Amino acid sequence: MLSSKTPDRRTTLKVRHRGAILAAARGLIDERGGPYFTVDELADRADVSRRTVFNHFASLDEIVLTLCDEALEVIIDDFIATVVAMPAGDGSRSSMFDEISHSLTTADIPGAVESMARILGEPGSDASREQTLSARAFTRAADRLLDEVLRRNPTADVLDAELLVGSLMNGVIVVVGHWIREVGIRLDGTGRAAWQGLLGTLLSSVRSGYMPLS
Amino acid sequence: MLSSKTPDRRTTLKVRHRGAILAAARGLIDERGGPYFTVDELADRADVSRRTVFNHFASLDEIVLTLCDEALEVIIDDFIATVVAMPAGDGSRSSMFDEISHSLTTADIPGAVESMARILGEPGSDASREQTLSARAFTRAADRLLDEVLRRNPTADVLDAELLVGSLMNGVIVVVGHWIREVGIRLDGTGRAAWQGLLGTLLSSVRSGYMPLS
DNA sequence: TGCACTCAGTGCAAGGGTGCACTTAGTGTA
DNA sequence: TACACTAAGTGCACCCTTGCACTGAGTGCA
Repeated sequence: MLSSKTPDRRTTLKVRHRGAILAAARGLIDERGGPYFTVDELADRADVSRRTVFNHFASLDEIVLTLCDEALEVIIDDFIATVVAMPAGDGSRSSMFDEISHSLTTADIPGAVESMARILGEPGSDASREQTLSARAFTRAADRLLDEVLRRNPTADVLDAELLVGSLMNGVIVVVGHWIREVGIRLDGTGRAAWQGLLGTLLSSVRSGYMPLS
Repeated sequence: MLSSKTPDRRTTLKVRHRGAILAAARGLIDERGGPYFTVDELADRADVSRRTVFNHFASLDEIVLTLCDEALEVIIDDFIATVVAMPAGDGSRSSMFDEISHSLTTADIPGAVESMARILGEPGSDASREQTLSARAFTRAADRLLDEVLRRNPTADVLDAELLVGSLMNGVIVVVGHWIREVGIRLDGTGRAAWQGLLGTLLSSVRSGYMPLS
């Protein structure tokens, strides 16, 4: 079990260098409107060698994905915050649905999507890289949400939870696409109202298969 | 032969860490009035491990001496600046004497001594450590001055140069002692006048053995 | 005077950063 | 279409930092 002792300097430096690489990537992305930089530029900015970049991350895409993870962390954080304030569910499918849907409603998903859009930059001519990264980021967020749901509902059927989270997050990806095409990425009242409408549609659609047994 | 290419990151980091240790020592000395800190405190301040401190310096005393070296560097720098502006000597003893004495006269030795005093701190009850470090620092400065004198006068007799530099620098140590006892370490007009008087006495005293042959 | 403690300094092994030569993929141009 | 170039990513060896257990010196106290 992890002790609470101060990590040693090796661990501290490792975390620091990894953090410096992420901060450097964020900075370059902010300056350039997207991940338009080389490994050499990133390494320079982070004040590490280019080999070190690959010691910490498997690829440049992995770095971009990690930044997207951070953008989508709001969904996980909101779930955690939400369920803390709710009575414990009974592990049933409908109970889990209620927890997750409440969280998806209160989480600032439009804000997260806007952050991700800034990270990924203007889609290229065929946008395949951006779409691939975006999908992977949502998938990772879904995995982390699933972990939290199962932690919260240890008696739940794992397959049930996996299917539920999968269908909800896949639905989120779909309605995000609709939302962007319908109103663009707008964080004002109009944009948020449109988002809530689309999300409502998603949740109603998925809920119908999740009514409490009676 | 050394190329002019940019040093690699290994070299850069090594120099940076060594510099951080020296800067940390300077900071702690400034705050505490002398070298009154532990290796752990120095390492913390420099943001390196205590082992790393000893990778760069043989001992704490070595760090203090390096700071003293920097304080006394003014003597070497002044010699280099002085001889650049003077016609080349003929490598004779009197010519070397003129170069060195001119430099000792123009160099801010009182300032250097004051810096060293700040580095070494208030002498302890028997002051042996401070005196030892001070003497070692002057000795190292003499060695560096000798190197410059020989570089400047490649045809000079090495023993002659060594004896000359040795007697002058040993003389400087002696008159610094007198100066401190007579007026204290004062950088005002009175202190500087006293210093110039003592230095003049030293140079006249040593010069008598160095008249140009005629 | 003996003991316990602190601190400087050390040897050696482990970990992480770095250098460098390399392969591969993508791109632009003649 | 072939070639040259750039850039991402890789394997491996080297270097420097770090961890840690240790010794020895100095100090304070019972």
